[in-house]
Amino acid sequence: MKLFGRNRSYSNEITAEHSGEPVSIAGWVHEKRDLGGLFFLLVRDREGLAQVTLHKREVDRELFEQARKVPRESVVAIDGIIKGEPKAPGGYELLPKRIEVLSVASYDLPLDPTGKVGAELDTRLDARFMDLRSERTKHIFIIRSQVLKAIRDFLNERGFIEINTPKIVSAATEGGTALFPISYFEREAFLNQSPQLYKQMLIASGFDKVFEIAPIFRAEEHDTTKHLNEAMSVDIEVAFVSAEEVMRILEELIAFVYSKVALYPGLDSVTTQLEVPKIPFQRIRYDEAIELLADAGEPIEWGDDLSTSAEHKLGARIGAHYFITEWPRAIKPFYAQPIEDKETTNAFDLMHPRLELASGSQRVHSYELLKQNIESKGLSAASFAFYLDAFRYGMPPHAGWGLGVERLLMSMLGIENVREVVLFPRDRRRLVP
RNA sequence: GCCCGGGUGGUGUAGCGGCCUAUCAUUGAGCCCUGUCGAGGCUCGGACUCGGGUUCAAAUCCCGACCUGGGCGCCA
Repeated sequence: MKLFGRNRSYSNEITAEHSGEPVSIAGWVHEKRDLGGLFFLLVRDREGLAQVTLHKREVDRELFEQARKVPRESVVAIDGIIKGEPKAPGGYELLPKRIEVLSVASYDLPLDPTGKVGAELDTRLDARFMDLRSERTKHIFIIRSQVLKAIRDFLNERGFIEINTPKIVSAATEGGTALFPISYFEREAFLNQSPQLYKQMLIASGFDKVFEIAPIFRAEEHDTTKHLNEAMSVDIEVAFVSAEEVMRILEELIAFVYSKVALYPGLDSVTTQLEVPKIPFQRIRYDEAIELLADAGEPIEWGDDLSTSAEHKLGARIGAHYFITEWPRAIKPFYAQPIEDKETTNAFDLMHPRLELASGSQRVHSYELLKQNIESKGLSAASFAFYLDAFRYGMPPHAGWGLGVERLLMSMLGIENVREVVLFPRDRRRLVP
């Protein structure tokens, strides 16, 4: 096979100025248009489409028939001559010398990559490999890649150290959510719900600014457009700062990511309504939120978490990203720093008008207070010894947050279902592919 | 976990007791066509999730299973 010696060009690298030059392309047969004496083969690669044109009278009968017979979505490598042609899409076409069919596609495609006939999300997820051949889906995942890059660039630029903490953990957990049990040799273990305890332990190490981008696992049987059982979380933890400082990092990061994505050329095929949010984001205290909601006819008892419709009402009222701060102790985890003489904590949630994106807090760094907090939540301090020990030998004050990557993406791109922004989502029902 | 929808050719759909030998689009096969760009025209092929029940008659009504969409709760 000559293939590997070939100098392959992407479809967008070829222009009319190269007219007359030989070129090799490779990709998938996107569409065929048979006009009788004239035949067009549209070949798709990662960067776009190239039109291959065959004049019946001017090419070998064999080559003409080969082009006519190759099934859609087959993989081909084509050698030919570039011809500038104003009538062709992209201003050029390819007059083929040789068509190599590298892989013949079966004709009963599970979905239509040209997008002429729609498909339900479930069908698309079953055939994700093919769904990714469509413009919109492809761009969603390139944007996802760029979002992750932007986050890394941003945090690296600010002196953060990227860490990796274990995803297989023993039972001790911050509580709140259900865990997936797994078999770990002769013991039971669990998939980690978040890197929280480990990233805090790293603060005691002297790595005073850390971040992790990694999966988190939640065994909740929720079955909604906003929840996944395996999600990607961006977590940071910073020493010697307060909640306000990590909130600033968070809003700057969000604005930075939006500004990067806004520049992405393929954005239009996903959304036309991306606007870089203005910072700083509005901060409202939990008790102010409760008051606003009472006015809006959505009474919430002080001390209760906000319901979905309460989140939506507040979001509609504010109409932009905002922080809710100073949450009651009872609904925040043991590591959230209580505010002296109050029933509240220095914890915050970052909200998008449609959904919650992140939550964080000033952390408890006193060993005694932390131990007391763990016990008052009904947990056993003994099983947290590995974590608590890090607070006994010099733990600086610190703060941090966790941000859901999928929620950031869906809210940024105006996508309704979180499964759309995960290649192979894991939810209550879906374990395959 | 609770509540409400839905499963019809490969894909997306219409039909919701007899007029169904099941609609339309797209895909596929074949034919016509030398500038298509959601090409066009003609011909053909291809489907009622499964099991039980009601009825003279079931894609259509009822029950169960499986799959699935949405809302709420929980949760991030």
